[in-house]
Amino acid sequence: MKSPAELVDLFRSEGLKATPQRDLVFRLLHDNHTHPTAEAIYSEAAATMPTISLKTVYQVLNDLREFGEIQSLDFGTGATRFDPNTGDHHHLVCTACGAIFDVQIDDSELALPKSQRHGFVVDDVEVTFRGRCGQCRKLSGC
Amino acid sequence: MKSPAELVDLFRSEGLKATPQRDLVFRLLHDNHTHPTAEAIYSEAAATMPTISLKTVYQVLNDLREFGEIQSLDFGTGATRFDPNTGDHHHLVCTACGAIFDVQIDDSELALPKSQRHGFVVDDVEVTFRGRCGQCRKLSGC
DNA sequence: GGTTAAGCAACAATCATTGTTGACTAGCAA
DNA sequence: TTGCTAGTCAACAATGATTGTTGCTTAACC
Repeated sequence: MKSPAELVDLFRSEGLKATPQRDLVFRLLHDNHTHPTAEAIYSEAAATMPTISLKTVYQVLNDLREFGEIQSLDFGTGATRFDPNTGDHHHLVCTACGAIFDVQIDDSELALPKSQRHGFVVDDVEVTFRGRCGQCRKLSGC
Repeated sequence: MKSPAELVDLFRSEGLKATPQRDLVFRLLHDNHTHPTAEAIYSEAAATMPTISLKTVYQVLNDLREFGEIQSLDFGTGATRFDPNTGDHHHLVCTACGAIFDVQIDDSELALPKSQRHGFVVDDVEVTFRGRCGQCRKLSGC
């Protein structure tokens, strides 16, 4: 994801305005590795700008996604997660608490053999590792 | 997934009753490779048993999942998909129409290096290939 | 500074899924 | 068969994430 300042320029160049709400969401996402939900961003935002609405947060997130500055992820944990890391990486998900970590793996061998492509043009591969994090294992005693 | 007859026995042995609704859902799932949603199962079921409710279909699907007879999948396409194939396989998803195919790939090289495990015990790896199926490419002309 | 497209918050709506309830039924025992 | 009882089911309402609508307000360009 670009820096908050660059995002302001990007939005302006796309004919969108630089509002304090947008800028706040930009700053909350920058260097954020927690894979937050829209609700989580909203809570943080509301702490410094009590009048911001959840709807506005969703709008900004959707705009950023359309510009390719963030990606949205669905791990079946209820809510969509947003990730400012748009580089080539995969994810490790805790099935107990929902915590998510980025992981780098060598996916160069991960091509789908032509015999299994069912006529598709494949343009993306996602690898999701699922397990239980140290904290959750400790809590449940296994 | 076991055969409908075996599932009737399984449910009985778990203290659950063999009802016509359950049996119908068992039969609709057997050998079903379409990765249907709960709604899709419900539509098919209602065609032969108009009084069945969507809630009941959800209940049967959740029971089957708890017994490990089916797995539920979330590809971020809105609704949960159900898959009677519980063997080791992965998925190919059309980003346009949502069609899903099973694929077999060699995932023996797909271990997460210890340095990236973040204290997790990893017990599952999911690989999702995304692309556009032949039909959707034809429709959109690319 | 005036104009105007765009943003924003408040509210209502939607969709997938789950909780609640009370009538009904399968399965067992006599 | 008949009666008993735990468990099932359909109808209805509720939930939680997300999106649509509206009308006041404001940023950006002139």
